[in-house]
Amino acid sequence: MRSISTGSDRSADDLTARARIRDAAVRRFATDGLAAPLRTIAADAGVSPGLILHHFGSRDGLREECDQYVLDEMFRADDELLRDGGASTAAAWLSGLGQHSAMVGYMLRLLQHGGPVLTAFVDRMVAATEDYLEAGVADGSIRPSLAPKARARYIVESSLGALLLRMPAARDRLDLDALAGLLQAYTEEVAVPSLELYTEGLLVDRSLLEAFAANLPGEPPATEPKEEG
Amino acid sequence: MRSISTGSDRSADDLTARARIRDAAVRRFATDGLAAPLRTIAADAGVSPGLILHHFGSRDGLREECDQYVLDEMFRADDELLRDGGASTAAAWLSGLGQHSAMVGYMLRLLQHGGPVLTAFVDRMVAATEDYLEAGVADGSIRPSLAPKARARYIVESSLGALLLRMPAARDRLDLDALAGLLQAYTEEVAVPSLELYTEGLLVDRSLLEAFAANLPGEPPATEPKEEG
DNA sequence: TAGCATCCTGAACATGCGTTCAATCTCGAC
DNA sequence: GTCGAGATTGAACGCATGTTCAGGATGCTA
Repeated sequence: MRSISTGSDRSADDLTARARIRDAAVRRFATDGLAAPLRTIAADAGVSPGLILHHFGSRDGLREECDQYVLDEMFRADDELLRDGGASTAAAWLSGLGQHSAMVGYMLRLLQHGGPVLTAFVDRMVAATEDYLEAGVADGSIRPSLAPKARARYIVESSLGALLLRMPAARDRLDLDALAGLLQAYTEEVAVPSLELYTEGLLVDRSLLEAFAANLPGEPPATEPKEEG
Repeated sequence: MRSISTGSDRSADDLTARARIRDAAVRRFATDGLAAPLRTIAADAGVSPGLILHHFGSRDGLREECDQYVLDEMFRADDELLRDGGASTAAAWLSGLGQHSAMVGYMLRLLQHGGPVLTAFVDRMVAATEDYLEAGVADGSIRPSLAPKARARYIVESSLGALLLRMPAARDRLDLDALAGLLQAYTEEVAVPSLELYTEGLLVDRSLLEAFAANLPGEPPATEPKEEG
């Protein structure tokens, strides 16, 4: 029984202490960073520090539970991402989760902290974007690429990285109530330059691209984009 | 007497203890992260922990000195960046500083740590890139933009952010000896997809861009942003 | 040589952390 | 009602950290 999708029926007493600790941890890790003390989380959840260890074994155990929980929720929203397209809408997708600001903030913390969990998340987004781009190429809405996999990865890492770099002042403390507005403002600011870049490009001359493309090893791209002259 | 540009005559005894501490701190902060203990730095520099406080007042004092020192060196290399162009060569520029791997690593740590120092650095790179793009537009090598400032910022933040996101496993410990190779490999991997994107774009149809561009406030581009209703 | 400012040491202190643990509470099973 | 297992507490421990401090070493000036 893990229906979290509603998110409104959590009166903080209906939840088990274990779930209350998990929720408080996600929120506190998001606001104060992944190094937030267990005592603070315990106070937020209204329990003693010892209870956290009783339920999760250790600090790392709590962190792993939070990682798993947040990533599960994020992957659930991943399907919607696929419909929108992974390119410049990565931030928009995050922004759409206004009611899950704590988990979005936690995800941002994960983004700047790095580690295997983040790598898995990025890889999954890359794979989804690659599928999306491949479908776009098939129906003619997206230009074919010499290196579809590398392109998908570059687009995802650019989008996520640019977003991450926009949270510099938010390092010490991240205001979750203001997060949705910040992301909204960011997507609006970035919409035109990113779409411009994705539509018109930047360089007039093709020589630089062709010079580098000549060095490519002769690997056939993806499924069957058999492009010849 | 602050000639550091050579960087080869540092036999660790020619330097004052203060400079030795600063160098050890930059290196240790780069490898172990900005939370590295003072005792470790003291051991690296071959001094006692108390001496660090004697010279720098506090841990924050040492951090500020390292920030200033590294940024000064980075800005000195900024001129060369201007000749190469700020677009996709941000990583290449970092990679070129192979002999300054400690400062590059420190810069990466700053990138993931955020804060006012990083904001100033990014702003400066944005301004330099904007100038570069403007010159390119003038001589016809770069396509004009509806929002030159926003485009410059987006390009810089995308490039730096994508680079930052590629150091996930290097979070716990950053191998400075392998850093130059990693950056080199990264630029090679990213060259084709980024040049492809910058040359050909991604989207076939212009309608999405035009829809968003229509919402732009009627401000004339660049030189004379005298926006009125 | 004497004096003195500066460099430098290393032990000690205060703090905050994750964690342990013995004791207490809660509550359903019998 | 009794019992017992799990939930929960809060004090205490051990450790690592930044910082302080009293004193020793060093080297320049007179």
